[in-house]
Amino acid sequence: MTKNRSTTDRKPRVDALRNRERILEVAKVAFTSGGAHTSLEEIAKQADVGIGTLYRHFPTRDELIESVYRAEVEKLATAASRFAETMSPLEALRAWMLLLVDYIAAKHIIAPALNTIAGGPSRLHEGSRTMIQGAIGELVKRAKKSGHLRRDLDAYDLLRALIGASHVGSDADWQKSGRRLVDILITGSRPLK
Amino acid sequence: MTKNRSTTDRKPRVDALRNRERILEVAKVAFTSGGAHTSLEEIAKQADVGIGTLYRHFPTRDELIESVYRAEVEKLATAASRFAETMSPLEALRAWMLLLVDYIAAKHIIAPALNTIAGGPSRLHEGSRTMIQGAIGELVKRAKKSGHLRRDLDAYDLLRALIGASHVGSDADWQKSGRRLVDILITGSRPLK
DNA sequence: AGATATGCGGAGGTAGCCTCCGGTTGCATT
DNA sequence: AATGCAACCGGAGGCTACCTCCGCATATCT
Repeated sequence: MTKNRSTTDRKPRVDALRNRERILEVAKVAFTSGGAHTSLEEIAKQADVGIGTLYRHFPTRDELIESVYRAEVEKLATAASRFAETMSPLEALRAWMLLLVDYIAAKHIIAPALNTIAGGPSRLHEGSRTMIQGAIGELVKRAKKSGHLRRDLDAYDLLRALIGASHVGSDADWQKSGRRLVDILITGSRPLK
Repeated sequence: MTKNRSTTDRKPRVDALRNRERILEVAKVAFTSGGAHTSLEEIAKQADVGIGTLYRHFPTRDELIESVYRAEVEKLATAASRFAETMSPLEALRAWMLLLVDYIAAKHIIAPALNTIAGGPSRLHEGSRTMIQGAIGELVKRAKKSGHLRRDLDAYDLLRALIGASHVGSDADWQKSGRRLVDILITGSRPLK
């Protein structure tokens, strides 16, 4: 009895895992191209899976989105600490915000996820939200402490501005717009001197 | 023959006008409380009108939203010119942005409309969009000319940041957050000196 | 009053959401 | 290898909302 055992747990069946993976894959493509509104039934069909299966794995639409983008979200979060270690406080914050813009723009992925993360209407799992909030929160806190940022700043405001702006008008050159916005936000966030 | 006449036009029937008005009234309440997702059939029912009637007056959901909020949008637009006449360029811009925040927050109305105006997924009538864009565009242009604003600023970016931030996380004190954001944006938009 | 353009409203076809459950299949045990 | 069972599959089906279409009603004009 080398395996763990509490009352009833086996390792998940391989077909279940396979299906889960396929769904995620298809969903990623679908969400990226077709927005977060794509029909779940369509996704199920493309993944060669019954609609029931999809719903078992991901009881809600949000849960599916969350899972699809979790990896990306984690990357963003870890990037924050990396930046914090290798850059000056203000630069780290700026770099992270630019990274966020790139993520939203270039890959055009993740936007719907972030959108819900920031506290949207359909309350996503706490995980991603706190992760992102933690990331920018830490950067801002650090920059404040070093005196490069006004102390009455709310990290959350920056986040909302960026995510919001990206969500609204997902036009072509949102990237340029995003970069300008980062610039403005950073400049406006410095101490009043 | 005092009346106009081209080939076939009467004045619109009074029942039609009455219905149209009732729909708008109900829709305003519904959208404000229930978000822009409220069932159109529900609105029709509450307005004591067949669903067909609703669709005849407002062929698309956007058209309904547009009509509901047109008055508010116009108020915002005219406020812009009023401010421009009575305040210094920068103050006028700030005032207008704060007004926008108030509109979105306090009345909690208009947000969904603006959201689409800013170029959202469901392309609204051009009217409101250009109206709002014109408003802030004029203010920004003026402030630039007077040297109170950096010249590489895009008015649209500000708009997107505000509208976006409001859309994301329509929590309680978005108003406070909005005001902070205005502050940051204005500060960050000043010339680099 | 009579003619007719104009508006009314709901039945009904379509699509997506989500649930439920009988049948199937991988996993552990013997 | 066979067996038992928990975990999983998948689609039928009920529901809601969307939007169209068209026969009926009625306001307006002459």
